[in-house]
Amino acid sequence: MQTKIFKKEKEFCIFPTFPFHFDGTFHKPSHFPDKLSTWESGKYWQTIRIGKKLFGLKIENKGKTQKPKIKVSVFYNKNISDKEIDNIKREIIWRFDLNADLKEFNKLAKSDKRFYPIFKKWLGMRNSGSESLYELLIIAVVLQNATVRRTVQMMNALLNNYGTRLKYDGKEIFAIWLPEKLKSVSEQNLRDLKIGYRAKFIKRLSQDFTEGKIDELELRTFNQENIEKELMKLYGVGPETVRILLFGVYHQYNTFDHIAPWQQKIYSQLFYKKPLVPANKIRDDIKKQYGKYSMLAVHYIMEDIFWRRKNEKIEWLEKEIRL
DNA sequence: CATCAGGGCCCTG
DNA sequence: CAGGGCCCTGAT
Repeated sequence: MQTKIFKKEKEFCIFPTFPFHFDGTFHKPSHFPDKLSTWESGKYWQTIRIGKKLFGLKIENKGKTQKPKIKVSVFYNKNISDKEIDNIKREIIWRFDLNADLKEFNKLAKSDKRFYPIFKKWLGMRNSGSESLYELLIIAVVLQNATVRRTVQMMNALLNNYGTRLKYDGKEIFAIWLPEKLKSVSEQNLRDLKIGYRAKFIKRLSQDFTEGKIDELELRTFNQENIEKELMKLYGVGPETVRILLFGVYHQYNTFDHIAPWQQKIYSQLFYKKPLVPANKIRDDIKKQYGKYSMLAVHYIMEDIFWRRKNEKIEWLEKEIRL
């Protein structure tokens, strides 16, 4: 593993659309624990790549719900250009959906008698995806057919071997490797990290990205159907991985068509207080109520329960998480 | 000790 | 379009 230390620093500010919820946007307690970011209330750290260059980010809350403002500190090694600063700013705005217009969604939330308290509590939260397309793809692949513990194991093994450890601002944050780094790595090398059949996926996906067979930025200009079509072409990408990518990387709020078994159990409890409701029923009910904001609405409710889990013990949830 | 399903997807028939 | 196989692990 490579270690880098960045000491130089440049700052700028971003003014998200209002209302805005900083902690809800920059910390997602439902995600498995990884070494790719750190959060404390009002502060957030992660690395970012612009082209092939790596930077360290520190993002701080400097505003209020109705008057949002965030301060970004960029840590770098030798130099940084104005263009790179611009790109970092653009990328942060995109990844954390800071320009989102959620007026319509908030209106819908207000008419929801049952869950309005939750929507109100997280008013202004965004469905952020802190990673690039390639990076989230890697994460989605290690999520496949695995429990949380195993996912963490696989991710750490990969990071320890091919990732970069970046030290800045008193933190140690990891960065996922560039796809081309795996060029000289054989499928067997990857298998030795106990990632199983996923080795083949990661090898082939990395090759496709290296060869430029898919363009993350270009896909941002496509409509949902076409983004989905392009993503489905990727080896190892099926309905669940596509859903993760459409929602996480491309901020499509209505991606509630595929429900994995573990999600089905949690949704059953959240929406029906029952152990297991048929996935089709859940899907139809949610889509009927929240329409084009189906996945976003569920995201709010899902994150809320995982935030609650930090302070209180929720028996049925502990059972379903299965470390 | 053995067996099995899991925070999916590919491939075959 | 259904179903078997895939890697590894912890649970049973």
